[in-house]
Amino acid sequence: MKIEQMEKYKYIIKKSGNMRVPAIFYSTDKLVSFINNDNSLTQLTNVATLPGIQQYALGMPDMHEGYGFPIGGVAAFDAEEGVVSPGGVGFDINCGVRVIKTNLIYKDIQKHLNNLGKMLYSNIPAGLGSTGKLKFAKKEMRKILRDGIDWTIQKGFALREDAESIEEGGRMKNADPDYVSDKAIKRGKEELGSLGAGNHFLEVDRITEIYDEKVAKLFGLFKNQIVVWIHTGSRGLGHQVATDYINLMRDKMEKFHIPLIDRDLVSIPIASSEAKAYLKAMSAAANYAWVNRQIITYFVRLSFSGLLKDSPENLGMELLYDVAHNIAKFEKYKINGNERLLLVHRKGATRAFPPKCKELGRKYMETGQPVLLPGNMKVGSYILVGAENSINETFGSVAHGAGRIMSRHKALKQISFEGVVREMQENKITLMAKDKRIVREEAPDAYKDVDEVIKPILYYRLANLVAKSEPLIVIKG
DNA sequence: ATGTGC
Repeated sequence: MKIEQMEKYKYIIKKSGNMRVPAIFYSTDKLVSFINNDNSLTQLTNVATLPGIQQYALGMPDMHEGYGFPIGGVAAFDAEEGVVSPGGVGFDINCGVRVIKTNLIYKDIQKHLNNLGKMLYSNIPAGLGSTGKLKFAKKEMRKILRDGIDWTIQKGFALREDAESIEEGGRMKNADPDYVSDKAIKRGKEELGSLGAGNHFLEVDRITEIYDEKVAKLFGLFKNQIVVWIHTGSRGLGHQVATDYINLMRDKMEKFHIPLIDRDLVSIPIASSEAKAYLKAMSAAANYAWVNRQIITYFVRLSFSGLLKDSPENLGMELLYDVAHNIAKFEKYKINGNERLLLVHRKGATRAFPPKCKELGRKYMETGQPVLLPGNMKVGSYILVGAENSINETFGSVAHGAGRIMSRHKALKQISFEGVVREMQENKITLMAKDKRIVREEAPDAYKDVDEVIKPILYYRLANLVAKSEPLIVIKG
């Protein structure tokens, strides 16, 4: 496979063989070798062969190997002639990140940190197979899947304002629980309000750097501020939806004359009834993920409130934003001068819409949307704002995190639990984790350098830096 | 990512 460097931070694999478009990926001198070391570029060129793909198959700077599609991959398909691919969404449908603000500074909670960690760890179950504090009947589940955040507002888990700070308002309107299997619903009904495992986390952080005073002020961010990060998705429910539809679609591909070049790269025409069914189920799972992050938010607010003996409102615990980074959505883009409706797949990629996008609603129309980009459990995360070039260059997308540098297997071979604990202690970060193995798999060294990852994003003005956030408490599955 | 698989 011939990789050519196009520009400082941009690489291309030109169209050849069955590729319908080139594969373009954003990277740096330091990162490019890691990308070339796994199967992600082959996966990206495979994506480039799919019917109806527009312009290019894109890799974000955090790209690494995934299931069928690379993680950190973006691909847009014509709504009429293109395909939908569950692998291009990911197993964890609407895995995403949200940040809750406070009006507290470090010294307000310094002496409470230990208790706060314990309280959060007990209120928000983490780990493989973890179940939430609340259980819901199947009938309620159907409402959750259909209404997403609207359901949480009705039930008192969300403030009305929360919905304005969530991508899509926290509700995909074409969601239909009828297309979600009983098995998926059964798996999901006990897991709402739980964190799960893998790279999912809950962090209490401190804002250590403000890069853009003006935007930070509009976002309500300031130096030394305490903020809470939540990274999780649709748990077993989304996983089951993905499994159900991948199996169903794989059997149908022959009927649509789409070659299965990779067993995991299943895709079928958007216009087909099977694709429509998947999109309704995917949307329902996306709604479930938003409800999951919202119920966790409810317990975060409750924990702070109980400990500091003040209401969440008085503590300024507003939602900054909630972004999805595993999802497919219909959006309009100009292709060769004509506006076309595309189905944009973001798999381990975050939307980064600039100002004036009508999807952003009143709250972020003038600034552009907050972009939440976690680094690792030691160095922390960045908050950016979507910028003008993302629309023309990346279908309004950027990286979703630092991206793995080591496979889970390699991390287990090279990294010890004690080593990570020491590293965290040296940085005065409280680490609370359910599983030692996952701590090793998710160790800071298992991830790329997030400062490298954001270089292409900033250079091409896909998003601009607003603030840096560093961990005080880390809760892992 | 996931009751690490039929």
